[in-house]
Amino acid sequence: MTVATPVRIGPVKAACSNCNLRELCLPVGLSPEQVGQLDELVATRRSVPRGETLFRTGDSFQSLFAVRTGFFKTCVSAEDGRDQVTGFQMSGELLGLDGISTDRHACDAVALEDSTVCVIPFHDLEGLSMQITELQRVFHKIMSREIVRDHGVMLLLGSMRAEERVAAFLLSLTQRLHARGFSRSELVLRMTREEIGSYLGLKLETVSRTFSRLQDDGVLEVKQRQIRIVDQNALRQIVNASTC
Amino acid sequence: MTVATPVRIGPVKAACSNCNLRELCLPVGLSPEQVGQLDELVATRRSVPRGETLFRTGDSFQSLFAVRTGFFKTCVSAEDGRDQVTGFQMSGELLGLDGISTDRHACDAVALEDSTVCVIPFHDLEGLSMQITELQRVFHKIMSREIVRDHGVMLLLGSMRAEERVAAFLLSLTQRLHARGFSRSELVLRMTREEIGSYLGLKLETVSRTFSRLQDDGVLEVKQRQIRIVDQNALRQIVNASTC
DNA sequence: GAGGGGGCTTGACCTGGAACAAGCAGGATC
DNA sequence: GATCCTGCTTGTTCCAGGTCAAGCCCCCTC
Repeated sequence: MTVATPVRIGPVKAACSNCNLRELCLPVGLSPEQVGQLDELVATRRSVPRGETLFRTGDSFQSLFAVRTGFFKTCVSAEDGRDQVTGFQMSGELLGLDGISTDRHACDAVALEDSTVCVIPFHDLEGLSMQITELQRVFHKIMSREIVRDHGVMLLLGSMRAEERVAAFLLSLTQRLHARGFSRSELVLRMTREEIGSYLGLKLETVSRTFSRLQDDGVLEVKQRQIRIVDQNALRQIVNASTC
Repeated sequence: MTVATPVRIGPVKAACSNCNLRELCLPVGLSPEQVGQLDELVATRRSVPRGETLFRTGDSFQSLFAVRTGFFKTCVSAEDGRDQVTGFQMSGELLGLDGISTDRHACDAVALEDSTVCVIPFHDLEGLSMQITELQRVFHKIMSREIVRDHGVMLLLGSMRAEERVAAFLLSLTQRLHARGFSRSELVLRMTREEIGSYLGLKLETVSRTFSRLQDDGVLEVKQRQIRIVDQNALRQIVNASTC
């Protein structure tokens, strides 16, 4: 229950106005003047080196964080130490929504590579969203989208087989990366097999075997964390295959 | 993509002010005057007979619904028809948060017994929450709580064994029922074994067998859908048992 | 109270993924 | 270039839970 104190790069002035993520992040759909108001609120950035936590379960909740650069995972843990990766976050995505409910964070957020985040004091965000209808709306949509995403993961965990889970995971990752200007067919995994396994409810060996099998079948090329999707349609078919 | 049109009992005047759920529902923590303002917004109720849907995936999203009486399940489905129960909702809980993100509902909500809901036009709720700080705060907390709950289910689906899942399910159900004045040790399941199984990522036979085993072990008494928890501590231990 | 049907239980068998184990690869450190 | 270490792959074995099948219970309808 320590307060997170990652390395800061000083209160660097953030500015949504000239951030190239403004089409993916909180400012989406706001007018230039409104984005200007956001600028005043999102005043600081924080740098989180690879492996460090941005916040931990039990930390007091003050702010949301928008990933600016880098890559995060969030995980929850049971009393007995087992833990579960609940998501991977990339640039433009918000971290910390879990903390609103009890004013304490309910998961750990860990940087999987050197990252920077914009700090969004939540109290101020609530204040500003009482003045800017569109901001309130965007924020509600973001929270709702997280709920819908979680339901999708529940579907995956509750009813898909290992190969389907891995295929769905790769498709979702590449789709999100593509929205950020990356290739639709090549990606570099930022997380270990074990983290993928935790997210997908599989053991790391199963993830590894599944990658190997998909490679043998000519669907993927896997070289460590470099993945090339050779046959995207095959991946899609695997996900939809209702062999039941 | 039909618009949901369940049986209505006419625009019955709802009133949060004298609803006995106001400590569990949206009005939690609001002053009497503020609850009065909510009354104007939450103008109608709707009756949903057992087995009918309140809304379906793809329906246009207009309103949130607060369960007044009865019991619901929500489920998402993959293209291939497989579906996954994502939650069970009882009195005082909100339905429809998934719809905010795209203005279309992203799941089906089905009444598991004859139920009534209060209709909360979302546009109006957003409007009012720009005037009442506390309402905005309560609403954000409710959405966040749903996210935290979903993460808990992901932990359950991703890393627990059948017996642990069933034990966790029963504990969570009784705890919520207890908050509504029901017994902590006796409950009547509103859902089938198959629906429980879908929620927990198990087959109905496994749910049934697990109930039987827990009964043999003296932890539960199971008589169809009547469940009595004989040894709550044993249930807790099953959930926490880190046999890994 | 006969008949039917949905939901539940139980048994027998099978299998996908877990567990365990061994070895490999690539990057960091010296 | 040797070493270590972490992460990855691959083989083997095992078992929890899935699958299939049969029968029961309870409620509903006629």
